[in-house]
Amino acid sequence: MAQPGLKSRTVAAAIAEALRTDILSGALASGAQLRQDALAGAYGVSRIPVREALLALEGEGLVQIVPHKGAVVSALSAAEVGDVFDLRILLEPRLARASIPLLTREDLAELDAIQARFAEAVARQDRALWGALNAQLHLTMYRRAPLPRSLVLVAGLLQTSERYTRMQMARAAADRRAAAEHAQLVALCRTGKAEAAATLLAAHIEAVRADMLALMQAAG
Amino acid sequence: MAQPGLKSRTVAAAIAEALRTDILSGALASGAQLRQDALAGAYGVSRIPVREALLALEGEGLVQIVPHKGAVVSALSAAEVGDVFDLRILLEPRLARASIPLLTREDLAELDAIQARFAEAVARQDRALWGALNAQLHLTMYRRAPLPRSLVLVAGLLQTSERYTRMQMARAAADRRAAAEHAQLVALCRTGKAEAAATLLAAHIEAVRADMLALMQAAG
DNA sequence: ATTTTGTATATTGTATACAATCTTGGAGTC
DNA sequence: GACTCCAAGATTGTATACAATATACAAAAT
Repeated sequence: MAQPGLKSRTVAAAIAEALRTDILSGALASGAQLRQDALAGAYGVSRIPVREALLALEGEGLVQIVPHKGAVVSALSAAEVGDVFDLRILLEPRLARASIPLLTREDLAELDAIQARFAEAVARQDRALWGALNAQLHLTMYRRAPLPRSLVLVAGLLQTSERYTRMQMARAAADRRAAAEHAQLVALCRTGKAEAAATLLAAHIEAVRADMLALMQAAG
Repeated sequence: MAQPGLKSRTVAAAIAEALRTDILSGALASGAQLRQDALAGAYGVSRIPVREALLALEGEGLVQIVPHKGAVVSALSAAEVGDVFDLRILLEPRLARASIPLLTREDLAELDAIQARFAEAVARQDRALWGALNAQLHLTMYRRAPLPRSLVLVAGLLQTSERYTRMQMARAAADRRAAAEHAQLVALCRTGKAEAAATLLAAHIEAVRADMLALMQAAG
């Protein structure tokens, strides 16, 4: 998700990356106030790069900035979570169909690698890693689709999902099924069965969505 | 598109609004370099709010920022334009179905007003206004859909379209048809025929898309 | 007691100043 | 002539300082 080799080219980007990680991992909960001075102090920088990081995160929808009031980690309503998954069901199979026939040998190798690390993360119950790898796997599958805007939008949807799949992964049953489906998806990519992959994908996302909403219902 | 009653609550927001208008109207062409100092001088402010405005616009996809190199008005490839219209065809009918049954009397009155101003703009060949009103009309139709993320995404797609519909409107034939279709859409909204509106909408966007791509082919 | 109002404090927004990075042009080398 | 290298200028990135706005709490008024 973050290509800039672990140390960013700019302080603002580094702060943004750190905050993004903390929000996606849940270390910063929805509704948390993000004080510029506090963040600047914590990272040992001035408020300027902090402000720019917050601006960038607002663009990604991770925080909400109210003029003269400050930044807050954005919260999603149940309606929005449902909408996000509906959109994924609408858009991801389309990307799969457009991309899978164009995947290279290198892409397939990368998918294998991600899938392996994914399975490992599932086994170790490492939920933070799980979310990142899940998004990475999906995006790598779609990488070759000549649909640049769709890719950007789906990347955003996956990032939003990432914040919520963490709770979902509390369920041992669900994570096992997800891992199995991912393995099937990679196999279908390898054999070039784009249509079958698209169909499975829709079912896959639908299953995650159902789990998620049930869990949100239960947990409030 | 810009609720903040014409004078923004913050300098950065005002700069962003001004730049956005210039980009959407074509006053700032794709690929144009945006120098912080020059903008700061032109607006009589320091570079800080200019930087923050650019950050915001990057989040909207209107400019692209390269670290230590600066901001450039983003250009769209033919592939991306096609993708944007495909996405609109995919998403807008869905929003229409979800929203139209929930439209209030006030919403319908607003649609009438926008439609009237729209027809006027078409008659006067005012293309800058045309684009803004087109986006406003569509978004007002979808306003009541309980699909917050979809609304955000479609707003972005409409904004992108806005930059390109301006050239399309050079064609007298196309703009007349668009105006007529808009009138039909508003009528269908009033009578609550959501399904018919969704169908017409798909055809409407498809027609605009075809015109657009033909024009891009011709103009390069 | 409730509301209002004012003031002190906290927090964000912007300007100025400085540091880091990139670009440009020419001198020198092969 | 093409290339490398280096220095000066241009441009962006960040820190510090100040201004504007919002928040919290106490005093005053009804």
